[in-house]
Amino acid sequence: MRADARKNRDHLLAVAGTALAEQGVEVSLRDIARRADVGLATLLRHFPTREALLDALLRTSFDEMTARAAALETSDAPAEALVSWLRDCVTWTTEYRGVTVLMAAAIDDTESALHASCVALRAAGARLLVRAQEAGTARTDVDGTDVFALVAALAWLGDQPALAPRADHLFDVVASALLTGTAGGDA
Amino acid sequence: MRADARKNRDHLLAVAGTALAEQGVEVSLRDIARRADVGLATLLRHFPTREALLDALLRTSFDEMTARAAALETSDAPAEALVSWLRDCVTWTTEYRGVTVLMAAAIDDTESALHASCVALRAAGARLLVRAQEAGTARTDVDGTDVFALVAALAWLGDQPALAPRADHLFDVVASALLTGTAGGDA
DNA sequence: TGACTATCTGGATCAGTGATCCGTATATTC
DNA sequence: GAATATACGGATCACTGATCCAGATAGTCA
Repeated sequence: MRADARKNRDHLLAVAGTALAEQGVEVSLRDIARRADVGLATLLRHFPTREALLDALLRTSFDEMTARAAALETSDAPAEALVSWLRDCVTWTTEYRGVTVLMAAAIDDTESALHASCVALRAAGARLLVRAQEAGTARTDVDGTDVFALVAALAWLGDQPALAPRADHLFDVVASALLTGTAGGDA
Repeated sequence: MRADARKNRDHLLAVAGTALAEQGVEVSLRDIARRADVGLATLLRHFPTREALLDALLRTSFDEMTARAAALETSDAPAEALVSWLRDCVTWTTEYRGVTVLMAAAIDDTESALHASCVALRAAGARLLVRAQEAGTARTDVDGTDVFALVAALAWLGDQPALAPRADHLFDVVASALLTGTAGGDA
């Protein structure tokens, strides 16, 4: 890649990161290009779709979440490991308003730039789930996709201003449903 | 209202209903106007915002859900009544792809045309919840807004093609968390 | 050092969105 | 039948992302 191209690409990523944090995933691409002092065409050549841009921005973050799950696989408290990781996932997505919708779409769309990362994330969660199930501390009628869906739904809640204040509490409610031995009881 | 205006309004509503069912809540307003053989300005005069149009389309449906809750308030199995009604709510929203997002936004936005309907729906659910709590069959650390949020999240799942197949099952999982005495156990 | 070429750039343009303006057409009233 | 209040919709605006292509430039080779 030519040096000027590389420089533009890096600068675009930096600006896009700021814009994403400020305005969420639906931020105008033209705005990003403007703020980076670059033509819209240049932004779109480096990142042909919004998802490609997000993939470049979030790839590291995705990998980190997956790695964190791997590290927890050896925990001797698999249920706690699972719940803790799931909570981290929900918290993580709140930093990127709106990304949940794209993830939900990407998990089944092999064309999406985010597909591979999403599948890896689901697999990582599934492994934690299986360990908890084998320990008898997680219900056995759910699988990795179910857990992915629940996390996505809770993350979506966090994106809705009116419902976000309840997201943490509702995470606990849902988590209690995933685990066995904690009953569906009160606080 | 002038007779021709009334006719246009009714016709627009009919066309919009079809378009909504076909393409979801993000359907192009220009498309609706075209299919109704009417100018875009005419559609927008009758329904100044997309939400106003949806309100006109869904008002009856909203009222029906609220009424159904009221009817269930005298049930002698409050927990079953609550869960049954919540399931109906989720099923209902799946008919209008995307409406969940607008409802989540409208619940806290007094300017929204959908606000009143959403608040009524939440209140109706809250009454069913309280009855189940008083009977000792629902956990007491959740309130009407929590339940509204959970229903919204589950309805959102039903809108995501990749996750929709799990929506029914996950409803059961979440419902089990709301109730006491059913433990968080397996199927 | 200078020229050549492959690469990169961004203004201009296109089709799409919802919003708004305002001259024209028409239903209603007297 | 004439007057008027009302409704209509084409035209336009600002915005979105996508695409094209003439011009600018970085890297290379003589």
